[in-house]
Amino acid sequence: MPPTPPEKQSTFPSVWTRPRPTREHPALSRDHIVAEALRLLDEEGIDALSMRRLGTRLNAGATSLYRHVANKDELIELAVDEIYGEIEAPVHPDPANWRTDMAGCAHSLRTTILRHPWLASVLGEMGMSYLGPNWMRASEATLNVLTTAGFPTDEADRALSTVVAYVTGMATSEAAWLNVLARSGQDERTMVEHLWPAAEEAAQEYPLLREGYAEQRGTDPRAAREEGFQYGLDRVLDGLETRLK
Amino acid sequence: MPPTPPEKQSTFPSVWTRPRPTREHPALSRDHIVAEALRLLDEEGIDALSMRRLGTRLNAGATSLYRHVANKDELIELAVDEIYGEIEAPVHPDPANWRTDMAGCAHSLRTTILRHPWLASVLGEMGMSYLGPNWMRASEATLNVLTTAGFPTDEADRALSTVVAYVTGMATSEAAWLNVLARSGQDERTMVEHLWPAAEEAAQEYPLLREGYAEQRGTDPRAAREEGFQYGLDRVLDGLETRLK
DNA sequence: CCCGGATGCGAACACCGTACGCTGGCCGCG
DNA sequence: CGCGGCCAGCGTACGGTGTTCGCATCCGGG
Repeated sequence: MPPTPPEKQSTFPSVWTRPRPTREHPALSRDHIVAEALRLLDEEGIDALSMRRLGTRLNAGATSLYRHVANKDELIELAVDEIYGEIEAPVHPDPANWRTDMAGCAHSLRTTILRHPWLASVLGEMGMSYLGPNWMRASEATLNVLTTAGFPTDEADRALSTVVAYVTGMATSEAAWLNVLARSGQDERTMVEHLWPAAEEAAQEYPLLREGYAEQRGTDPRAAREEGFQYGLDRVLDGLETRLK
Repeated sequence: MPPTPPEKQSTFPSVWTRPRPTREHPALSRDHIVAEALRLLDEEGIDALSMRRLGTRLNAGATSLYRHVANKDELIELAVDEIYGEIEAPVHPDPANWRTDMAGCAHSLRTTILRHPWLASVLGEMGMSYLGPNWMRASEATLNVLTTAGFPTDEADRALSTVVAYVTGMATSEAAWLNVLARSGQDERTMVEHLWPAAEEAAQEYPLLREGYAEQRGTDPRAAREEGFQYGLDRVLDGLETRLK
């Protein structure tokens, strides 16, 4: 009888089966951990992220992670700022085109959130880790768009907050919907169709809501989301434009 | 030696110590459960809400709650819509004053969220339970403000979404900050003062951010939040106003 | 070569949400 | 009045969670 293969037999107390303790390829590191956490989050959502699952995915024990990360919360904060690294903002903004520049930042933030819908689940518990390097970089760049457009520095701050609040508010509710969608495993179109009776039932006594629902019936929900976001963004930018006289 | 008091000795197998099974005052009901859950949430935040703790607070076993509520998630959804009942919206809006009416709705939504900061933690996981009766009532009333102001029905929907997105986005980040604050137990003023060095350190390479920070230094943070919200709200309403020509 | 700090990890603790089956009181029907 | 069924409440149990602690082992530097 051949000996059992030496793979993963470390619990069997024999010198011969003891695994060669050569470091697995790259060992464990904070960046490695965050990267794998992101992969897990994107694939299966926030509920799937547990220290144990993350550990096994890294061929490591759950508690080993604590050598590189203080908390699960800290881990998530790191992951979030990593995501913020995807936000694009113009380096040399054009004062004449500040609206399109700002619109670009806003769309970039929105698509970033929608690309990682689990973000919405944690935004409310962290503010948005305003001190992470990637968030600060994006903020500075967007602030630059506003100041070169002519906003005084203190007002540029508030204008940025306004846009960010609108975008995160909108994207958060969209992402929550995407989360529900992902859990149901259905197509957005069919999911809406399935939900329709309940919505109409609930809106029975509310004529304005009912009318709004009825008008949306049959349209592509994804396109409607996109268009709704654009509408609100245009209004916010309109409102800011009035301040530049 | 006197007998042990008959209170809560049901596990001791004696006829004499068995508690009189008279129904405690009101028994258990869904409304009762939701009300107590709200009390717990407001006092100690979202992390403190567990079925076991809620059960003991109601002098009941944890699993008894499941007779009246399907899930912890459903319980939270009920609690959230209960809170939405606090939102105020004018019943007979004045078309000439639609801006102040909308501003009132917006402020009411914001203060509602800030009064229950745990709301921010769950908004991202539920969209916002758009089908709850209280939310629908508030939506209908606010939609009424917009349509009587002159918005066509389909645009009123999008305008409402815009305002709601801005307010929830702003209030969410404020509430997250309040949550951090509550956990630290510190005063907002002193907490800001403590955080300052880290913020300035992090903003080292970002002149615009640094300048913005510097200008805020020493001001009352609560008033600044209030004023920042008002600024953005004014911009959003400005943007909507352009659509009424 | 050896030692000390860094690193991984197994076991343990205190919780969590919830499925299941029992008990005992209540209500309506015979 | 008696009784049978219904159902609220609950004890137990299962499989999971984040995190602490102490031990084993490895690696780099004197």
